[in-house]
Amino acid sequence: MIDLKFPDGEVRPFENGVTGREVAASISRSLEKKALLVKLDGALMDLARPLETGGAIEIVTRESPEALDVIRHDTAHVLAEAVQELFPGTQVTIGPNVEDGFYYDFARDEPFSLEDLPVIEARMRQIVDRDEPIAREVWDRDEAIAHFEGIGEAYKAQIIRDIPGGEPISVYRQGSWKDLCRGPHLPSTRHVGKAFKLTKLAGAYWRGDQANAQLQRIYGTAWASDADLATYLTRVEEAEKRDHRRIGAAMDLFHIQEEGRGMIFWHAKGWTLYRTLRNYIRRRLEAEGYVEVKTPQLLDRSLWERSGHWQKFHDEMFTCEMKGGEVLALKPMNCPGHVQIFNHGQRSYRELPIRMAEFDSLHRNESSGSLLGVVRVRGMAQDDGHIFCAEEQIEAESKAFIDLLRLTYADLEVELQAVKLALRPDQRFGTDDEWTIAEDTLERAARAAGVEVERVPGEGAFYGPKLEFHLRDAIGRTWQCGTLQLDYVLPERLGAAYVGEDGAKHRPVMLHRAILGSLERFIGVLIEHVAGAFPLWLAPVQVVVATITADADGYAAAAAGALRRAGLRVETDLRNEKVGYKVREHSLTKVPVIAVAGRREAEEGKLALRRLGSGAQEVLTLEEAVLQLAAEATPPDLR
RNA sequence: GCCGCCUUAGCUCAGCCGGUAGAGCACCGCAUUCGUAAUGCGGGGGUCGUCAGUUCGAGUCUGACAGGCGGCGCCA
Repeated sequence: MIDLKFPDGEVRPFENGVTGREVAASISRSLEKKALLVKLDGALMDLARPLETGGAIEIVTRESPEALDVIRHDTAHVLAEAVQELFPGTQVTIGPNVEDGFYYDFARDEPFSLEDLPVIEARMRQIVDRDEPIAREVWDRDEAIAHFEGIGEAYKAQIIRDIPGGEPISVYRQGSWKDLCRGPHLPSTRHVGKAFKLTKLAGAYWRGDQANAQLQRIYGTAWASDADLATYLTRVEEAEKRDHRRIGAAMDLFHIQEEGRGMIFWHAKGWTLYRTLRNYIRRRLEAEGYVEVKTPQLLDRSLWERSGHWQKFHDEMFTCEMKGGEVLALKPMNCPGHVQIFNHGQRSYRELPIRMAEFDSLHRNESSGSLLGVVRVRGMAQDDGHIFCAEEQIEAESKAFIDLLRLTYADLEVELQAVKLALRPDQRFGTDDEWTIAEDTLERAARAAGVEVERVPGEGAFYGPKLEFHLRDAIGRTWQCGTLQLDYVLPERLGAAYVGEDGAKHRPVMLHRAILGSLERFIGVLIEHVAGAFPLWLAPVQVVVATITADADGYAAAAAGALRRAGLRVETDLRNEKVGYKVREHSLTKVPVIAVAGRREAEEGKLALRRLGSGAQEVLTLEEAVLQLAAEATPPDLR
């Protein structure tokens, strides 16, 4: 006998080997019908699986959040079955869940086309209607390998070979179709339901390695109900509407053209936004004791060799070869340059920490397939900075940085979602001891600043571990922008030193840090976050003074002048158009304030203000409007 | 870089089985001066991504290349 403890606290004895379905049936007929899986001490299991140990039990129904993961995974299995029925000879590989859905990777010589998707979907619905029972079997490893090889499933056989010795090899039977899978699964294909949709096709490498064969990936989304699916699909549409490339064009912020792939042409409005953001972060840094410097764009190859960048990144560096054979490289980052400034002359421990900032442009020859709007580019600038400090200053400096980052994100109305600690990568400089110290120090510093960190193996930079700051945007997507990297290696390689209290030479530690990261990228993220509707202080055009009739032209121009003298970015719209037309146009380009000047306002010296997103009007005297808007448009750090 | 898809006016897109290009918006002009998300009429604008090929004839079919999009990989 085993004891099962139910969520309401009741403990009841059951026969050893009782199944989840029988447990559900013992409670009620309706629960038996609704049951999809059981959870025993937190582990999900098939309903038909005999329970051999007691513990806390829970019957999982379609409404439980855990059920959704299994529904998605089973939808992937139904997809695989449908594909193998429709396209004999296609091999299955893996089909895991991803956010909002799943994918399945197939090996097939002929590519799938978009037109295949509805056909596959139709077959999937048939498989759901067939209500094929899904049953778990445990196979002998060698037999399993032989079976899958026998039916031409080389990838599956490979997966089985790589399963650690002690683990059981479970094969799920779905009607007459079989797939290797850890499970758990739903009782039958009917429970998958029909709230799914195949969404896109893509190439993907076997095991994510470029050296391996390329497989064909089919992506899909699946939900517990049609309503959830519909909600998801509208969310996707919403995200498309926020696309910074679309909004950037509509607002006349920037463009990119063939001759400069990954290089941004910032138009006047976009550059205003860029400068406003940069000025803001510049003030924040100055207030924290940073000094700003400017280092050369082109530097000799030998410096990059000494720093180590040449060895690891020269394929991604833009270089120019001079007549005498001299090779110069366009800087992909500022750190070696900053070390040169640090090294110029004798440094004393009294000067530390030195916080050095730079906003100069950087160039990286990113692979063509990775370029994306202003979010992934070849030419950009960062709110870059390097803190040269003594080892005992690391923790305080790190904490101060994290505090500043939080303040900045609060000002920009973005939410810090997670902090990850990227640990030593395979290809790296420095000793293991140095790495251990660096990783632990960074983690301790983060804790001191009161943030939880999640350790991510292998993701660090070649010279040191990094803290990555991930932010969450208005529609729930996350982006990595800020970073703090601890580096013992570059100061060593580039010979940085200071004279300590003891009169001896010491190695400084370098903290590489950025709050916004690439300004280009951050602006792209910000555009999508606010859907183009920037807070007043950031908006490239803050106010449009729009007339109703030509009688008010003179007054409108004077009013605009008064607003401009108060520091606001103002345009006038004196065109021979109806106000409704003007309101519509400026609303579509996300101008935060439309100040209407009709005959009435002109006579009374007033403005009728209309805020983006609201139809309400607020009539103020010109003086009041100037004061109020100027106050509102003050950047958050100056308020 | 790799896989798939796409490329027609400034933008969004139509163009059937090959017969030599069309809409809406935008732009320009004229009229209208009209109070909060599109005033009316008229006009200009395209060597259909590029280069080859098939054909009497190519926006339409084939190939290569370029660029874009979606993924994968990469991201100091």
